[in-house]
Amino acid sequence: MVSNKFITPDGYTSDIAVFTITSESNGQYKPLKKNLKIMLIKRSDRDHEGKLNIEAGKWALPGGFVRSSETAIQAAERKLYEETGVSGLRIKHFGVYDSPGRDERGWILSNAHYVIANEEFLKSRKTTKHASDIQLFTIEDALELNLAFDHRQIIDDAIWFIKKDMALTTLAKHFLPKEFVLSELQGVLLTVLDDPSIKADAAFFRKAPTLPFLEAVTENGKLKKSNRYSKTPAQLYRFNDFQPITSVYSNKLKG
Amino acid sequence: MVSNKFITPDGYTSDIAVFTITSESNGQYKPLKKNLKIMLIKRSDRDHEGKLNIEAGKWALPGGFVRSSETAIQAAERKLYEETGVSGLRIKHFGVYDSPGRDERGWILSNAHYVIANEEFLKSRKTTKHASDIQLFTIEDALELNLAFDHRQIIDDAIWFIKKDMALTTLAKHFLPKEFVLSELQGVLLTVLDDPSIKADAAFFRKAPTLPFLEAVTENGKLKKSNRYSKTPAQLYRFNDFQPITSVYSNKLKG
DNA sequence: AGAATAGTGTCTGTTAGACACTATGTG
DNA sequence: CACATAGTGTCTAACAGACACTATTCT
Repeated sequence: MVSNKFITPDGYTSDIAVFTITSESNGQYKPLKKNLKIMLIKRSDRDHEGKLNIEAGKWALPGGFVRSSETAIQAAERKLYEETGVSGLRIKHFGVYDSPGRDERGWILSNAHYVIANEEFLKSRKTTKHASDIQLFTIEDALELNLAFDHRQIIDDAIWFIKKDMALTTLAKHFLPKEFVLSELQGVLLTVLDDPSIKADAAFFRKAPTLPFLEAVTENGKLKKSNRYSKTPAQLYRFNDFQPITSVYSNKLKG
Repeated sequence: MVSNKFITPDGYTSDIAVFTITSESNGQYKPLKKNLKIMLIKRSDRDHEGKLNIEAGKWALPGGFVRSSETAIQAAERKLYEETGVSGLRIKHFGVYDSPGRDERGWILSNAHYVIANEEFLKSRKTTKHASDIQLFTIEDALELNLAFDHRQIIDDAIWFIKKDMALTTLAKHFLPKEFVLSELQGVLLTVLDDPSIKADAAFFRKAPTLPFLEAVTENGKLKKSNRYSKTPAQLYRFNDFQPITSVYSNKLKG
Protein backbone atom coordinates (compact mmCIF):
# COMPACT_ATOMS: atom_id res chain seq x y z
CA MET A 1 0.00 0.00 0.00
CA VAL A 2 2.66 2.47 1.00
CA SER A 3 5.36 2.84 -1.62
CA ASN A 4 8.96 2.45 -0.64
CA LYS A 5 9.65 6.04 -1.67
CA PHE A 6 8.73 8.76 0.77
CA ILE A 7 5.35 10.28 0.20
CA THR A 8 6.36 13.59 -1.28
CA PRO A 9 4.34 16.79 -1.46
CA ASP A 10 4.10 18.53 -4.81
CA GLY A 11 5.19 21.86 -3.46
CA TYR A 12 5.95 23.94 -0.41
CA THR A 13 5.03 27.59 -0.44
CA SER A 14 5.57 30.47 1.92
CA ASP A 15 2.83 33.08 2.13
CA ILE A 16 2.91 36.37 3.97
CA ALA A 17 0.13 38.55 5.31
CA VAL A 18 1.53 42.08 5.40
CA PHE A 19 -0.36 44.36 7.76
CA THR A 20 -0.07 48.06 8.20
CA ILE A 21 -2.09 50.78 9.83
CA THR A 22 -2.79 53.68 7.53
CA SER A 23 -3.24 57.15 8.91
CA GLU A 24 -5.45 59.66 7.24
CA SER A 25 -5.15 63.23 8.29
CA ASN A 26 -8.20 64.47 10.05
CA GLY A 27 -7.20 68.10 9.88
CA GLN A 28 -4.31 69.97 11.42
CA TYR A 29 -3.56 69.30 15.11
CA LYS A 30 -5.94 66.34 15.14
CA PRO A 31 -5.27 62.71 15.86
CA LEU A 32 -5.25 60.70 12.68
CA LYS A 33 -7.90 58.36 11.40
CA LYS A 34 -6.30 54.95 11.59
CA ASN A 35 -7.20 51.78 9.74
CA LEU A 36 -5.79 48.30 9.77
CA LYS A 37 -4.95 47.21 6.22
CA ILE A 38 -3.53 44.19 4.50
CA MET A 39 -1.38 44.17 1.40
CA LEU A 40 -2.49 41.88 -1.42
CA ILE A 41 -1.20 41.35 -4.89
CA LYS A 42 -3.09 40.51 -8.04
CA ARG A 43 -1.94 37.26 -9.55
CA SER A 44 -0.67 37.86 -13.05
CA ASP A 45 -1.97 36.00 -16.07
CA ARG A 46 1.34 34.37 -16.83
CA ASP A 47 4.23 33.32 -14.67
CA HIS A 48 7.82 34.39 -15.18
CA GLU A 49 8.27 31.69 -17.81
CA GLY A 50 5.29 32.90 -19.80
CA LYS A 51 3.02 30.03 -18.91
CA LEU A 52 -0.58 30.50 -17.86
CA ASN A 53 -0.77 31.12 -14.15
CA ILE A 54 -3.16 29.38 -11.80
CA GLU A 55 -5.79 31.51 -10.07
CA ALA A 56 -4.79 34.34 -12.43
CA GLY A 57 -6.44 37.68 -11.85
CA LYS A 58 -7.41 36.92 -8.28
CA TRP A 59 -6.07 38.81 -5.30
CA ALA A 60 -3.72 36.81 -3.13
CA LEU A 61 -1.16 36.99 -0.37
CA PRO A 62 2.37 37.63 -1.54
CA GLY A 63 4.44 34.47 -1.46
CA GLY A 64 5.69 31.61 -3.53
CA PHE A 65 7.55 28.35 -3.63
CA VAL A 66 10.23 27.69 -1.08
CA ARG A 67 13.56 26.47 -2.46
CA SER A 68 15.28 23.46 -0.99
CA SER A 69 18.21 25.62 0.01
CA GLU A 70 16.21 27.95 2.22
CA THR A 71 13.69 27.96 5.04
CA ALA A 72 10.14 29.21 4.64
CA ILE A 73 11.09 32.33 6.59
CA GLN A 74 13.92 33.03 4.16
CA ALA A 75 11.61 32.38 1.23
CA ALA A 76 9.09 34.79 2.74
CA GLU A 77 11.79 37.44 2.97
CA ARG A 78 12.85 36.86 -0.62
CA LYS A 79 9.35 36.76 -2.13
CA LEU A 80 8.26 39.76 -0.12
CA TYR A 81 11.12 41.72 -1.59
CA GLU A 82 10.64 40.42 -5.14
CA GLU A 83 6.90 40.96 -5.18
CA THR A 84 6.35 43.99 -3.04
CA GLY A 85 9.71 45.66 -2.51
CA VAL A 86 9.40 45.20 1.26
CA SER A 87 12.41 43.95 3.20
CA GLY A 88 14.03 44.02 6.59
CA LEU A 89 10.91 43.28 8.62
CA ARG A 90 10.36 40.68 11.30
CA ILE A 91 8.49 37.74 9.78
CA LYS A 92 6.45 35.60 12.11
CA HIS A 93 5.13 32.12 11.42
CA PHE A 94 1.57 31.45 12.51
CA GLY A 95 0.29 28.36 10.71
CA VAL A 96 0.44 25.69 8.07
CA TYR A 97 -2.26 25.05 5.50
CA ASP A 98 -2.22 21.55 4.13
CA SER A 99 -5.81 20.44 3.52
CA PRO A 100 -5.93 18.01 0.62
CA GLY A 101 -7.41 19.84 -2.35
CA ARG A 102 -6.51 23.36 -1.28
CA ASP A 103 -4.53 23.84 -4.48
CA GLU A 104 -5.69 22.14 -7.66
CA ARG A 105 -2.14 21.76 -8.92
CA GLY A 106 -1.60 19.04 -6.38
CA TRP A 107 -0.50 18.50 -2.83
CA ILE A 108 0.85 21.90 -1.98
CA LEU A 109 1.60 23.06 1.52
CA SER A 110 1.51 26.65 2.60
CA ASN A 111 3.56 27.91 5.49
CA ALA A 112 1.87 31.14 6.56
CA HIS A 113 3.46 34.20 8.13
CA TYR A 114 2.55 37.67 9.09
CA VAL A 115 4.52 40.86 8.97
CA ILE A 116 3.81 44.23 10.51
CA ALA A 117 4.96 47.22 8.54
CA ASN A 118 4.62 50.79 9.53
CA GLU A 119 3.07 52.98 6.93
CA GLU A 120 6.03 55.24 6.30
CA PHE A 121 8.17 52.20 5.71
CA LEU A 122 5.77 50.85 3.10
CA LYS A 123 5.69 54.14 1.24
CA SER A 124 9.42 54.14 0.76
CA ARG A 125 9.55 50.74 -0.88
CA LYS A 126 10.30 50.13 -4.55
CA THR A 127 8.58 47.47 -6.55
CA THR A 128 8.62 46.19 -10.08
CA LYS A 129 4.89 45.55 -9.98
CA HIS A 130 2.39 47.85 -11.55
CA ALA A 131 0.81 49.87 -8.77
CA SER A 132 -2.67 48.61 -9.55
CA ASP A 133 -1.51 45.05 -8.99
CA ILE A 134 -0.47 45.62 -5.42
CA GLN A 135 -2.85 47.31 -3.04
CA LEU A 136 -3.74 47.85 0.58
CA PHE A 137 -7.22 46.75 1.57
CA THR A 138 -9.13 47.19 4.76
CA ILE A 139 -9.84 43.86 6.38
CA GLU A 140 -13.53 44.02 5.52
CA ASP A 141 -12.78 44.77 1.87
CA ALA A 142 -10.15 42.06 1.67
CA LEU A 143 -12.52 39.44 2.98
CA GLU A 144 -15.10 40.34 0.37
CA LEU A 145 -12.71 39.82 -2.52
CA ASN A 146 -12.60 36.66 -4.55
CA LEU A 147 -9.30 35.49 -3.12
CA ALA A 148 -6.99 32.86 -4.54
CA PHE A 149 -6.70 29.38 -2.97
CA ASP A 150 -7.64 29.31 0.72
CA HIS A 151 -6.16 32.74 1.31
CA ARG A 152 -9.40 33.94 2.86
CA GLN A 153 -8.98 31.44 5.66
CA ILE A 154 -5.31 32.33 6.03
CA ILE A 155 -6.13 36.02 6.32
CA ASP A 156 -8.85 35.30 8.85
CA ASP A 157 -6.39 33.37 10.96
CA ALA A 158 -3.67 35.99 10.56
CA ILE A 159 -6.01 38.64 11.92
CA TRP A 160 -6.74 36.50 14.92
CA PHE A 161 -3.01 36.16 15.57
CA ILE A 162 -2.20 39.81 15.32
CA LYS A 163 -5.07 40.66 17.66
CA LYS A 164 -3.72 38.20 20.14
CA ASP A 165 -0.14 39.43 19.78
CA MET A 166 -1.23 43.06 19.96
CA ALA A 167 -2.88 42.35 23.32
CA LEU A 168 -0.16 40.14 24.74
CA THR A 169 3.08 41.57 23.43
CA THR A 170 4.55 44.91 22.47
CA LEU A 171 3.63 44.24 18.85
CA ALA A 172 2.16 47.75 18.66
CA LYS A 173 5.66 49.14 18.40
CA HIS A 174 6.02 47.88 14.84
CA PHE A 175 3.09 50.02 13.78
CA LEU A 176 4.52 53.17 15.33
CA PRO A 177 7.45 55.50 14.80
CA LYS A 178 10.31 55.18 17.30
CA GLU A 179 8.99 58.07 19.31
CA PHE A 180 5.28 58.56 19.58
CA VAL A 181 2.62 60.27 21.55
CA LEU A 182 0.13 58.38 23.70
CA SER A 183 -2.79 59.20 21.45
CA GLU A 184 -0.94 57.52 18.58
CA LEU A 185 -0.47 54.38 20.62
CA GLN A 186 -4.08 54.50 21.67
CA GLY A 187 -5.12 54.85 18.04
CA VAL A 188 -3.05 51.87 16.98
CA LEU A 189 -4.42 49.69 19.76
CA LEU A 190 -8.00 50.66 19.00
CA THR A 191 -7.73 49.74 15.32
CA VAL A 192 -7.23 46.16 16.45
CA LEU A 193 -8.48 45.80 20.01
CA ASP A 194 -11.81 46.64 21.55
CA ASP A 195 -11.01 47.34 25.15
CA PRO A 196 -12.92 49.89 27.26
CA SER A 197 -9.88 50.73 29.35
CA ILE A 198 -7.96 51.67 26.21
CA LYS A 199 -10.88 53.65 24.84
CA ALA A 200 -11.37 55.67 28.01
CA ASP A 201 -9.03 58.63 27.63
CA ALA A 202 -8.47 59.45 31.27
CA ALA A 203 -7.80 55.83 32.19
CA PHE A 204 -5.46 55.26 29.26
CA PHE A 205 -3.46 58.45 29.74
CA ARG A 206 -3.04 57.67 33.39
CA LYS A 207 -2.12 54.03 32.95
CA ALA A 208 0.15 54.14 29.89
CA PRO A 209 3.02 56.11 31.47
CA THR A 210 3.32 53.45 34.18
CA LEU A 211 3.61 50.51 31.78
CA PRO A 212 7.01 48.91 32.25
CA PHE A 213 7.66 48.57 28.52
CA LEU A 214 7.13 52.28 27.79
CA GLU A 215 9.40 55.13 28.71
CA ALA A 216 9.16 58.86 28.34
CA VAL A 217 11.67 60.33 25.89
CA THR A 218 13.98 63.01 27.22
CA GLU A 219 16.25 65.41 25.40
CA ASN A 220 18.98 67.41 27.11
CA GLY A 221 17.63 66.22 30.42
CA LYS A 222 14.19 67.58 29.68
CA LEU A 223 11.05 65.68 28.70
CA LYS A 224 10.65 65.72 24.97
CA LYS A 225 7.30 66.80 23.67
CA SER A 226 5.59 67.02 20.35
CA ASN A 227 2.59 68.89 19.09
CA ARG A 228 2.22 66.92 15.90
CA TYR A 229 -1.35 66.07 16.74
CA SER A 230 -2.41 68.67 19.22
CA LYS A 231 -1.88 72.24 20.16
CA THR A 232 -0.95 71.17 23.65
CA PRO A 233 2.56 69.72 23.52
CA ALA A 234 2.28 66.02 24.31
CA GLN A 235 4.92 63.83 25.87
CA LEU A 236 6.80 61.49 23.52
CA TYR A 237 7.28 57.86 24.50
CA ARG A 238 9.23 54.94 23.17
CA PHE A 239 9.14 51.19 23.75
CA ASN A 240 12.02 49.74 25.72
CA ASP A 241 13.19 46.13 25.67
CA PHE A 242 10.95 44.92 28.48
CA GLN A 243 9.02 41.85 27.35
CA PRO A 244 5.84 41.78 29.39
CA ILE A 245 4.38 38.46 30.48
CA THR A 246 0.82 38.12 31.64
CA SER A 247 -1.06 35.26 33.16
CA VAL A 248 -4.68 34.42 33.73
CA TYR A 249 -3.83 33.38 37.28
CA SER A 250 -2.36 36.64 38.45
CA ASN A 251 -2.62 40.10 37.08
CA LYS A 252 0.72 41.59 37.70
CA LEU A 253 2.87 42.13 34.65
CA LYS A 254 6.15 40.29 34.83
CA GLY A 255 9.16 40.51 32.58
CA MET B 1 17.76 28.22 -13.27
CA VAL B 2 14.38 27.31 -11.86
CA SER B 3 12.98 24.16 -13.43
CA ASN B 4 9.51 24.21 -14.88
CA LYS B 5 8.43 21.61 -12.36
CA PHE B 6 7.52 22.82 -8.91
CA ILE B 7 10.31 22.59 -6.42
CA THR B 8 9.16 19.62 -4.41
CA PRO B 9 10.20 18.62 -0.90
CA ASP B 10 11.25 15.02 -0.34
CA GLY B 11 8.88 14.47 2.53
CA TYR B 12 6.46 16.03 4.98
CA THR B 13 6.33 14.67 8.50
CA SER B 14 4.17 15.34 11.49
CA ASP B 15 5.81 15.15 14.92
CA ILE B 16 4.16 15.29 18.30
CA ALA B 17 5.50 16.26 21.70
CA VAL B 18 3.30 14.47 24.22
CA PHE B 19 3.43 16.03 27.69
CA THR B 20 2.02 14.78 30.91
CA ILE B 21 2.45 15.55 34.57
CA THR B 22 3.21 12.52 36.65
CA SER B 23 2.17 12.35 40.28
CA GLU B 24 4.10 10.43 42.84
CA SER B 25 2.49 9.74 46.13
CA ASN B 26 4.13 11.57 48.97
CA GLY B 27 2.36 9.65 51.71
CA GLN B 28 -1.28 9.40 52.66
CA TYR B 29 -3.22 12.69 52.90
CA LYS B 30 -0.39 14.56 51.25
CA PRO B 31 -0.31 16.54 48.04
CA LEU B 32 1.49 14.65 45.31
CA LYS B 33 4.95 15.23 43.92
CA LYS B 34 4.34 16.39 40.38
CA ASN B 35 6.69 16.38 37.42
CA LEU B 36 6.37 17.52 33.85
CA LYS B 37 7.33 14.70 31.49
CA ILE B 38 7.56 14.13 27.80
CA MET B 39 6.90 10.88 25.98
CA LEU B 40 9.59 9.73 23.57
CA ILE B 41 9.99 6.60 21.52
CA LYS B 42 13.11 4.75 20.59
CA ARG B 43 13.54 4.54 16.86
CA SER B 44 13.67 0.92 15.80
CA ASP B 45 16.50 -0.59 13.75
CA ARG B 46 14.32 -1.42 10.80
CA ASP B 47 11.20 0.17 9.40
CA HIS B 48 7.94 -1.69 8.75
CA GLU B 49 9.30 -2.91 5.43
CA GLY B 50 12.40 -4.37 7.07
CA LYS B 51 14.76 -1.77 5.73
CA LEU B 52 17.40 -0.14 7.86
CA ASN B 53 15.95 2.86 9.63
CA ILE B 54 17.59 6.24 9.80
CA GLU B 55 18.64 7.54 13.22
CA ALA B 56 17.95 4.04 14.54
CA GLY B 57 18.27 3.55 18.28
CA LYS B 58 17.95 7.22 19.10
CA TRP B 59 15.09 8.62 21.12
CA ALA B 60 12.67 10.72 19.12
CA LEU B 61 9.29 12.37 19.11
CA PRO B 62 6.49 10.14 17.90
CA GLY B 63 5.45 11.02 14.37
CA GLY B 64 5.92 10.12 10.77
CA PHE B 65 5.18 10.91 7.16
CA VAL B 66 1.96 12.72 6.31
CA ARG B 67 -0.09 11.16 3.51
CA SER B 68 -1.39 13.28 0.68
CA SER B 69 -4.94 12.46 1.70
CA GLU B 70 -4.66 13.88 5.20
CA THR B 71 -3.56 16.98 7.06
CA ALA B 72 -0.62 17.02 9.44
CA ILE B 73 -3.04 17.12 12.36
CA GLN B 74 -4.74 13.98 11.11
CA ALA B 75 -1.39 12.33 10.55
CA ALA B 76 -0.41 13.27 14.10
CA GLU B 77 -3.55 11.62 15.41
CA ARG B 78 -2.90 8.50 13.37
CA LYS B 79 0.78 8.15 14.21
CA LEU B 80 0.17 8.89 17.85
CA TYR B 81 -2.27 6.03 17.97
CA GLU B 82 -0.09 3.66 15.94
CA GLU B 83 3.08 4.38 17.87
CA THR B 84 1.91 5.08 21.38
CA GLY B 85 -1.72 3.94 21.66
CA VAL B 86 -2.81 7.49 22.53
CA SER B 87 -5.89 8.89 20.84
CA GLY B 88 -8.68 11.38 21.34
CA LEU B 89 -6.55 14.26 22.52
CA ARG B 90 -6.45 17.83 21.32
CA ILE B 91 -3.43 18.26 19.04
CA LYS B 92 -1.99 21.72 18.72
CA HIS B 93 0.33 22.97 16.01
CA PHE B 94 3.21 25.11 17.17
CA GLY B 95 5.84 25.24 14.47
CA VAL B 96 7.47 24.06 11.29
CA TYR B 97 11.04 22.84 11.02
CA ASP B 98 12.48 23.13 7.56
CA SER B 99 16.14 24.02 7.82
CA PRO B 100 18.04 22.58 4.87
CA GLY B 101 20.05 19.62 6.12
CA ARG B 102 17.92 18.81 9.16
CA ASP B 103 17.32 15.31 7.80
CA GLU B 104 20.03 13.59 5.82
CA ARG B 105 17.51 11.71 3.68
CA GLY B 106 16.75 14.95 1.89
CA TRP B 107 14.51 17.96 2.07
CA ILE B 108 12.10 16.88 4.75
CA LEU B 109 9.74 19.22 6.54
CA SER B 110 8.45 18.64 10.02
CA ASN B 111 5.17 20.05 11.19
CA ALA B 112 5.40 20.04 14.97
CA HIS B 113 2.57 19.68 17.46
CA TYR B 114 2.08 19.27 21.13
CA VAL B 115 -0.44 17.27 23.08
CA ILE B 116 -1.30 17.35 26.75
CA ALA B 117 -2.32 14.06 28.28
CA ASN B 118 -3.32 13.50 31.81
CA GLU B 119 -1.50 10.74 33.53
CA GLU B 120 -4.45 8.43 34.14
CA PHE B 121 -5.29 8.67 30.48
CA LEU B 122 -1.79 7.61 29.45
CA LYS B 123 -1.83 4.63 31.77
CA SER B 124 -4.94 3.22 30.13
CA ARG B 125 -3.53 3.21 26.63
CA LYS B 126 -2.54 0.10 24.70
CA THR B 127 0.44 -0.03 22.45
CA THR B 128 2.14 -2.54 20.24
CA LYS B 129 5.55 -1.22 21.20
CA HIS B 130 7.76 -2.88 23.69
CA ALA B 131 7.51 -0.92 26.93
CA SER B 132 11.22 -0.13 26.97
CA ASP B 133 10.90 1.54 23.58
CA ILE B 134 8.44 4.13 24.78
CA GLN B 135 9.12 6.10 27.91
CA LEU B 136 8.34 9.22 29.84
CA PHE B 137 11.30 11.47 30.56
CA THR B 138 11.59 14.55 32.68
CA ILE B 139 12.44 17.57 30.58
CA GLU B 140 15.99 17.73 31.91
CA ASP B 141 16.57 14.05 31.15
CA ALA B 142 15.05 14.34 27.69
CA LEU B 143 17.30 17.22 26.75
CA GLU B 144 20.37 15.25 27.75
CA LEU B 145 19.57 12.33 25.48
CA ASN B 146 21.08 11.92 22.08
CA LEU B 147 17.92 12.78 20.20
CA ALA B 148 17.14 12.06 16.56
CA PHE B 149 17.18 14.81 13.92
CA ASP B 150 16.55 18.28 15.35
CA HIS B 151 14.13 16.96 17.93
CA ARG B 152 16.02 18.63 20.73
CA GLN B 153 15.21 22.01 19.24
CA ILE B 154 11.60 20.98 18.68
CA ILE B 155 11.24 19.87 22.29
CA ASP B 156 12.81 23.08 23.51
CA ASP B 157 10.30 25.08 21.52
CA ALA B 158 7.39 22.89 22.60
CA ILE B 159 8.21 23.56 26.23
CA TRP B 160 8.21 27.25 25.58
CA PHE B 161 4.77 26.98 24.00
CA ILE B 162 3.21 24.99 26.77
CA LYS B 163 4.58 27.40 29.36
CA LYS B 164 3.03 30.24 27.45
CA ASP B 165 -0.29 28.45 27.01
CA MET B 166 -0.33 27.35 30.62
CA ALA B 167 -0.04 30.99 31.69
CA LEU B 168 -2.42 32.44 29.12
CA THR B 169 -5.12 29.83 28.68
CA THR B 170 -6.90 27.19 30.69
CA LEU B 171 -4.46 24.59 29.38
CA ALA B 172 -4.01 23.32 32.94
CA LYS B 173 -7.36 21.56 32.68
CA HIS B 174 -5.91 18.94 30.35
CA PHE B 175 -3.47 17.88 33.05
CA LEU B 176 -6.17 17.49 35.69
CA PRO B 177 -9.15 15.27 36.38
CA LYS B 178 -12.56 16.81 35.70
CA GLU B 179 -12.98 17.68 39.35
CA PHE B 180 -9.96 18.69 41.33
CA VAL B 181 -8.88 20.38 44.47
CA LEU B 182 -7.05 23.71 44.50
CA SER B 183 -3.80 22.20 45.69
CA GLU B 184 -3.84 19.93 42.62
CA LEU B 185 -4.25 22.90 40.33
CA GLN B 186 -1.52 24.73 42.20
CA GLY B 187 0.75 21.71 41.81
CA VAL B 188 0.16 21.51 38.08
CA LEU B 189 0.80 25.21 37.59
CA LEU B 190 3.99 25.09 39.61
CA THR B 191 5.47 22.24 37.59
CA VAL B 192 5.52 24.61 34.63
CA LEU B 193 5.28 28.17 35.89
CA ASP B 194 7.35 30.04 38.42
CA ASP B 195 5.01 32.63 39.80
CA PRO B 196 5.20 33.87 43.40
CA SER B 197 1.47 34.52 43.57
CA ILE B 198 0.80 30.89 42.65
CA LYS B 199 3.40 29.66 45.11
CA ALA B 200 2.03 31.67 48.03
CA ASP B 201 -0.65 29.46 49.55
CA ALA B 202 -2.83 32.09 51.15
CA ALA B 203 -2.83 34.24 48.01
CA PHE B 204 -3.56 31.33 45.70
CA PHE B 205 -6.34 29.86 47.81
CA ARG B 206 -8.00 33.22 48.06
CA LYS B 207 -7.64 34.16 44.41
CA ALA B 208 -8.44 30.88 42.68
CA PRO B 209 -12.11 30.64 43.72
CA THR B 210 -12.74 34.02 42.12
CA LEU B 211 -11.28 33.11 38.74
CA PRO B 212 -14.04 33.29 36.15
CA PHE B 213 -13.02 30.03 34.47
CA LEU B 214 -13.22 27.97 37.65
CA GLU B 215 -16.35 26.95 39.49
CA ALA B 216 -16.98 25.08 42.71
CA VAL B 217 -18.58 21.69 42.22
CA THR B 218 -21.85 21.09 44.03
CA GLU B 219 -23.74 17.89 44.66
CA ASN B 220 -27.36 17.79 45.82
CA GLY B 221 -27.19 21.50 46.32
CA LYS B 222 -24.22 21.21 48.63
CA LEU B 223 -20.58 22.01 47.96
CA LYS B 224 -18.74 18.87 47.02
CA LYS B 225 -15.56 18.18 48.93
CA SER B 226 -12.80 15.67 48.80
CA ASN B 227 -10.14 14.62 51.22
CA ARG B 228 -8.00 12.80 48.70
CA TYR B 229 -4.99 14.84 49.64
CA SER B 230 -5.75 16.18 53.07
CA LYS B 231 -7.54 15.36 56.26
CA THR B 232 -9.50 18.55 56.01
CA PRO B 233 -12.11 18.09 53.27
CA ALA B 234 -11.19 20.40 50.42
CA GLN B 235 -13.57 21.98 47.94
CA LEU B 236 -13.66 20.43 44.46
CA TYR B 237 -13.52 22.72 41.42
CA ARG B 238 -13.93 22.27 37.72
CA PHE B 239 -13.09 24.40 34.67
CA ASN B 240 -16.04 25.95 32.88
CA ASP B 241 -16.08 27.16 29.27
CA PHE B 242 -14.94 30.68 29.99
CA GLN B 243 -11.98 31.52 27.74
CA PRO B 244 -10.00 34.17 29.57
CA ILE B 245 -8.26 36.92 27.63
CA THR B 246 -5.53 39.03 29.11
CA SER B 247 -3.73 42.06 27.86
CA VAL B 248 -0.54 43.87 28.76
CA TYR B 249 -2.42 47.17 28.59
CA SER B 250 -5.08 46.40 31.18
CA ASN B 251 -5.23 43.82 33.86
CA LYS B 252 -8.82 42.79 33.98
CA LEU B 253 -9.60 39.37 32.63
CA LYS B 254 -12.06 39.43 29.77
CA GLY B 255 -13.86 36.61 28.09
C1' DA C 1 -12.66 84.07 24.18
C1' DG C 2 -13.58 79.42 22.27
C1' DA C 3 -12.27 75.01 20.95
C1' DA C 4 -9.68 70.96 21.10
C1' DT C 5 -6.21 67.89 22.96
C1' DA C 6 -3.56 66.46 26.95
C1' DG C 7 -3.45 65.60 30.83
C1' DT C 8 -4.29 65.80 36.68
C1' DG C 9 -7.16 65.78 41.32
C1' DT C 10 -9.91 63.32 43.86
C1' DC C 11 -12.98 59.99 45.38
C1' DT C 12 -14.70 55.18 45.69
C1' DG C 13 -14.52 50.44 45.50
C1' DT C 14 -11.60 46.45 44.63
C1' DT C 15 -7.66 43.80 44.99
C1' DA C 16 -2.75 41.88 45.99
C1' DG C 17 0.21 40.65 49.50
C1' DA C 18 1.52 39.77 54.11
C1' DC C 19 0.77 37.50 58.29
C1' DA C 20 -1.73 35.77 61.84
C1' DC C 21 -5.40 33.19 62.81
C1' DT C 22 -9.24 29.42 62.65
C1' DA C 23 -11.23 24.86 60.95
C1' DT C 24 -11.12 20.01 60.15
C1' DG C 25 -9.80 15.52 60.69
C1' DT C 26 -6.02 11.70 61.69
C1' DG C 27 -3.15 9.18 64.65
C1' DC D 1 -3.07 16.82 71.92
C1' DA D 2 0.16 17.47 67.98
C1' DC D 3 0.23 18.04 63.25
C1' DA D 4 -0.75 18.89 58.54
C1' DT D 5 -3.73 20.77 55.09
C1' DA D 6 -7.28 24.10 53.95
C1' DG D 7 -8.70 27.80 54.29
C1' DT D 8 -10.40 33.00 56.55
C1' DG D 9 -9.76 37.78 59.10
C1' DT D 10 -7.73 41.81 58.83
C1' DC D 11 -4.80 45.36 57.61
C1' DT D 12 -2.27 48.23 54.19
C1' DA D 13 -0.91 50.00 49.98
C1' DA D 14 -1.81 50.18 45.32
C1' DC D 15 -4.72 50.62 41.60
C1' DA D 16 -8.93 50.86 38.21
C1' DG D 17 -12.74 53.53 36.92
C1' DA D 18 -15.49 57.57 36.96
C1' DC D 19 -15.94 62.35 36.53
C1' DA D 20 -14.74 66.84 37.13
C1' DC D 21 -11.23 69.83 36.69
C1' DT D 22 -6.84 72.33 34.91
C1' DA D 23 -3.15 73.32 31.24
C1' DT D 24 -1.60 74.58 26.78
C1' DT D 25 -1.89 76.41 22.41
C1' DC D 26 -4.01 77.94 18.02
C1' DT D 27 -7.45 80.60 15.64
